[in-house]
Amino acid sequence: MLDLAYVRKHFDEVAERLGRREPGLSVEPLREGDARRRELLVEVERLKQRRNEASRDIGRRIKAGEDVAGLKQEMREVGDRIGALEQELAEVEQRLTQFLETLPNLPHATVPSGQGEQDNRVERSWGEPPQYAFEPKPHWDLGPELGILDFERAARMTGARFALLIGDGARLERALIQFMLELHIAEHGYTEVLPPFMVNAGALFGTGQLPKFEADLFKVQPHDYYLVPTAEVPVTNIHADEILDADRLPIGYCAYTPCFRSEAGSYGKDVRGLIRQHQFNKVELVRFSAPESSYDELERLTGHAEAVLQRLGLHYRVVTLCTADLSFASAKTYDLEVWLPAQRAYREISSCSNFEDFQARRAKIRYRPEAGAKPRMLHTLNGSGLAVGRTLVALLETYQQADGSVIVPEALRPHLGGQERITPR
RNA sequence: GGAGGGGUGGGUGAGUGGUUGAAACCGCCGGUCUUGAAAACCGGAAGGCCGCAAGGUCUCGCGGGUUCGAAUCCCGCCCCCUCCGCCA
Repeated sequence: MLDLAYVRKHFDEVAERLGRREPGLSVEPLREGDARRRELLVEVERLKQRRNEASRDIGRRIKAGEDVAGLKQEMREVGDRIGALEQELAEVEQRLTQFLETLPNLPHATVPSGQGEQDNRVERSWGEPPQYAFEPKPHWDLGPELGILDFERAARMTGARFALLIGDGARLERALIQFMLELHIAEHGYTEVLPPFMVNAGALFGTGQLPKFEADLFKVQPHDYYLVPTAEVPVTNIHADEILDADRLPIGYCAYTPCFRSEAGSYGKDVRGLIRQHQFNKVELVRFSAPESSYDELERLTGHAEAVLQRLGLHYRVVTLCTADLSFASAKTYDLEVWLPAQRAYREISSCSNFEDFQARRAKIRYRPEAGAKPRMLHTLNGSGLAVGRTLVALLETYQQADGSVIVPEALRPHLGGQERITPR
């Protein structure tokens, strides 16, 4: 959520920056609503002051044995007036915040303007696309042929966009999770957390999924809980409603969770394979930072995610998302795109974002710059480190051999009991 | 699911419908003392909103009600604890 006080002071700048994301997005309702709100507030508070003073006076007079009937009657009338004004104030405030909550974050100055994927800016790449003396197979053929991946049985027990991993497939997925977590806690300084896989509406509001994107979520009835669409939600909310001491920052948490997404509106897109599932595993990195250093933290976080791909020897590139591709709450996002040999394409495998104080304001996450100072909103960041299912896809396709087997990259072998190769069973 | 108890400031914990935004203690910050520290003593310190400021206003789990006035009374909801039932 944007800071209303900031919008008020920098109205044209805010309009211009929002316009970079969504041409024609008007912030005019804020100007009117804000002015009316302050008008009403001043009047209500003036009347309340009067009533508070009179009430104290009534107490004193009663003790002194004086008659207060007239004053009481007068205050009853003031009370009615306050009630009427407060009702209007509540309506104005509701309209104001409801509108404010629908506005996306302001893009950072370094975010390129654009209309879509084609306008994302490639920053760098690592490694080279591997070459094959044979036609590389897509993972949706490789996996079933190896007997480690089964879409048909998953569809039978659940439905479309679910997968069943078997044998070395299940073990490989688990090894990847273990490998990623160990890397982040042992070498990158993260604290591991294992959060609930369901959250309430308040947590989802805090990170920005609600109220606008309810259709993307799985709701658990009759409890009004939601399955987590990403660990970002529970982990960012760890410090909701808290005021942290500055010397605790930056804080880094990493978490493994399954993620659940309804993928409403993505019909016909990526229907084959593991790329787009209703349930997938992810290791998530979340950082809490002082505002001054959050863009340094974004570079650091992105590097932590990149390290996973480098250790696994997977070719990838880093792109800065343009304004059109930026998610609702993000001020700046780097996507890591891994190379998928069979599809001859780069596919997103990690998304690293700085939300600045957008989520912090919604979730009320603050810090105290120094002892005795006023609390300030801190900055939140997160990034996948990495999407596990997509990593499995990249491994299978990248390390496939002519005989249909798949070599296990060296970094992963300790987590697979030393196994070097996956062969058909 | 049933029965009972409870939610007050960073923590523990008082609080009679009327200068109680809130005692006390612990912790924290500043000062005095000290070579330095500890101890002792003195002082300071909740958060939001409106305002240049002075100041005002709101907040004692959340929402509503009674009243001139609610942390205190009433109603609903949420959460925590104990016991019973069920269960990994």
